[in-house]
Amino acid sequence: MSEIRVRFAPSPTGKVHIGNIRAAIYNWLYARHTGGKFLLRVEDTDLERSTPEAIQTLFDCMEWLGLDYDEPVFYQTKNVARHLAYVEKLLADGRAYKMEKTSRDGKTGEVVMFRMPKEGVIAFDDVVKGHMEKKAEDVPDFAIVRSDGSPIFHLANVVDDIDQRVTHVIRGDDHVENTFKHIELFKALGAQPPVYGHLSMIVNAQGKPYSKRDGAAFVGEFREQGYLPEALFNYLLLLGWNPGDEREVLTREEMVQLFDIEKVHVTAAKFDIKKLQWMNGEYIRRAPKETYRAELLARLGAAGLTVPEGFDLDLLVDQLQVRTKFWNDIPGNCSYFFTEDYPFDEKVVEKRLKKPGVKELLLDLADRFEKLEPFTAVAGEEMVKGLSQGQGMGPWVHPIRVAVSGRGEGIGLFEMLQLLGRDRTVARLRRAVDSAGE
RNA sequence: GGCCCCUUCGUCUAUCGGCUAGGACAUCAGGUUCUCAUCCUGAGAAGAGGAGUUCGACUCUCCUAGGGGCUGCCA
Repeated sequence: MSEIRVRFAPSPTGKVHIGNIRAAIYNWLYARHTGGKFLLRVEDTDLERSTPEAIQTLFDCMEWLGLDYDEPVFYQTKNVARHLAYVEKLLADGRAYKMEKTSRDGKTGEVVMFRMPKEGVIAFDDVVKGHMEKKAEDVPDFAIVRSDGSPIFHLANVVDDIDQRVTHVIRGDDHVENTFKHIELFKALGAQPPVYGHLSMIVNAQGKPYSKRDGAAFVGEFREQGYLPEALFNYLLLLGWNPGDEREVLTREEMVQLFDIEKVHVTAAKFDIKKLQWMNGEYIRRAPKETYRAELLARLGAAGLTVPEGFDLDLLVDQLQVRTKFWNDIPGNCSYFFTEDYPFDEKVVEKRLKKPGVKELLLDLADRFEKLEPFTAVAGEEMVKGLSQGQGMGPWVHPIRVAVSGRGEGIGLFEMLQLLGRDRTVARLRRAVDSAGE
């Protein structure tokens, strides 16, 4: 059997929809699993939308997700001469004919129509949907060249697949009906039709195709929101396929090894952002410390925050990694370590600081921390434990946390204090007294 | 309207005739704990409906209902 060749053939619009990229993921996995080739074809015939920027966006998305391709990018516009050459053949063979036609938007002119068979059945075995067949009479002739002489999708798509020697076409469910047309085109062009596999759609809670109205729908949006490409990849893969056991979080190697196009589900899958969010957190928690550390530094840098000399980054990573859901959360969750201009959550200030006795408490604690030796998380905890006399550290811990970080939650308090250091801890405790009640 | 496809917990799914229907997310309740998060334990939660085939149907067949796709000089 000859080499398996699959392709991802999007038309660049500046945004890459998750349903579309899932098709790319499945194609990529199929190629990697079978040792075949994964090709990228840019169907850039819509000159209005297929700008260099839109094409670059497509490349960026693919690179971000780690979808590498094995041959140079194939541009559909570069193959127009071939498309049209095939039309001549079809015309000569009587498989196509010219016809005066009026388009939906009122244009009238001469187009080239492809002649479908008028009897018999057209059938194919879809690797995901199973056997499909349709009476030829139910598939009408269709246009393949516009009145302006430009090739139409069906023609261009099929000719390009022939030229790229594509063996398996794995694409969206919305192309199922086209397949009956395409198979006849392949045959009329003297080529063997590829094997087809049609992927169900990703739908919203109402069961309608998932669109931007339903939330983040484009790859770029997930990236901007701090999702990990690995998490999005894994989640999208699971939306319609599973390894057959109870594993869900898979390494790329496992995916490649286990992926089976025949086990891809026929039914539409509802997009569940909650599960993606969970998976993203899962990937962040599982990430190597060095990865987290690098991301932390990058995110802080991007937020204009600098890490002072001698700051115990490892401790911060230990504490923060498990609490991070999105990369974007990082600066907000730890900015108070790197600037004195950190925000105070008014609600918790109200609850924890503006209470009778808190002022005295904070001043007392400031004095005690000033003298604490050594100034470490362990020592700090010992001290507060001693003060609480086994009654629970809550009354001490909460005001301190709010005073030094401005927030009601976050990393372990004593680790927080150690990271801040004695001077800043004491200063912040005293400063917070101003907003504390009597 | 016509043609095609689909139907297991709220969601993603396991099951390829033997099921006390399993897992994950979400939800709820506990535990750990200085908060939050993590982690651990537990709970509730499903086979669209109806016929048939069979010793036995979630699994096979048919019908009904519901949902989706397509029906362009868009891709």
